[in-house]
Amino acid sequence: MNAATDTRSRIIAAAKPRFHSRSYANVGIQEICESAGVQKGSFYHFFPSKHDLVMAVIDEFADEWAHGFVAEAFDPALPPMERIDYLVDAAYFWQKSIKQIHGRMLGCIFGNLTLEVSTQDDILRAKLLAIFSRAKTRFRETLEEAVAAGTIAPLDSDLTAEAMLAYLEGVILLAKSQNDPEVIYRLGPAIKTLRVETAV
Amino acid sequence: MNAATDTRSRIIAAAKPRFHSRSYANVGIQEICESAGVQKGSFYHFFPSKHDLVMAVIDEFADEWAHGFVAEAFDPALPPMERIDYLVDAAYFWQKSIKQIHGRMLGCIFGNLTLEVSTQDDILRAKLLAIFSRAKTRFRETLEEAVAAGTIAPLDSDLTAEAMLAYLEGVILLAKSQNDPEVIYRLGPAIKTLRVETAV
DNA sequence: CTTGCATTTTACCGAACGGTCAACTAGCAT
DNA sequence: ATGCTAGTTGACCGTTCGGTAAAATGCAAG
Repeated sequence: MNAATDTRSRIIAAAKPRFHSRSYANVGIQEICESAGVQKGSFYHFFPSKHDLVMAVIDEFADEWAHGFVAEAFDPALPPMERIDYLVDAAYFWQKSIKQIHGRMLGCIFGNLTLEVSTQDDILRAKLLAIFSRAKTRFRETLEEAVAAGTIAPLDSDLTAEAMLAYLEGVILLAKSQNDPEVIYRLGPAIKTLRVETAV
Repeated sequence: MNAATDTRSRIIAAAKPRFHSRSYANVGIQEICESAGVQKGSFYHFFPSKHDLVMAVIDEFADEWAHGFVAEAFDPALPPMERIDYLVDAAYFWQKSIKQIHGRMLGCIFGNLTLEVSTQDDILRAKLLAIFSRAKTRFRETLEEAVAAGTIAPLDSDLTAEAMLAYLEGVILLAKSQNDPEVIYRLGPAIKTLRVETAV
């Protein structure tokens, strides 16, 4: 880890929790720089603009998830439908631990940013959409496997996957509005009752 | 409508579409004043702070919904489960017409604001929560009526109502991420497949 | 030893931010 | 007519915003 990459990653590390716990517009470059112990000129050496910083932050969050809870949840060794339970549980425990540390439920950074910036920045919207799209694929593959195994009745796996993702985001939104991760615990399991029939 | 209330409502009228289409932090008092043809000093005569303005804006949106689509959808003359269809349809058509006019899907102002500000302003969060809470009650009463009529099997009406609200918000979020109201059309109807069993 | 490049520092830009204030105006009740 | 008050005006506050530019520094290859 040379000095350059260290500075860059210190900036990202300072920005991550701030964008997550507040909002894109509410966090300034100056604050990030102070927290990272970096001068503003240095910041703009690594990031052409605030927009580019948040892109990098999104990438880091996405990687973190993809290699953490998501990889655990969508473990092929697990029975398909249990993977979905696992993912919902992971969301619950993650939000719960954040609340214990931070005092507040912060919700899903992708959902947060989507609602805040997607009318103002199509590049950001596309990036967030791609993340949702990948998540949907994981759900779809899981559902297809479950159908193939006879665990669940045939359904429109693509639409049902999208519905499940929507539900998960909605549950996290409601939980955030109550500042209470237990909402995820109560409502989460109903995700498996969602179903879109295959068109005839 | 005397001059005073006219100024006040012009401010709110200018603020509404801006908070809806962008975000709380991204819309400034100055811009609102210019658009409303009002001086800043006048603004602060009616609203002690930006926070108070957005509270009033939320109230207006809530009233608009309560007396518009929501009143139509939860019409006691309609069979219970059709009311839920109606509400989802209303959300779809509303977002669609916004997109036709504005070029973008703006989503649900309550969901948008919840994710943006609820970690930073507990009063705003409480207000938004109260709106969600009222919506949930409408869903719950509808479900209870459907159960009483034998239209659907018994279930935990409170939790299922909350799940349906979460799903609706999630669907609108995903639709916004795709800037495409058709997502609501495709995913919306699956709301009726959601169900939380009553605890034994 | 020098050249060249990546990085960092520092000072600065104009614009916008939310909010304040004192003076002024208009309408209405006494 | 006078006094009170709600409303309005426009100038102003300090701060922060995202972003820039130039000079200084460190370091490695030729």
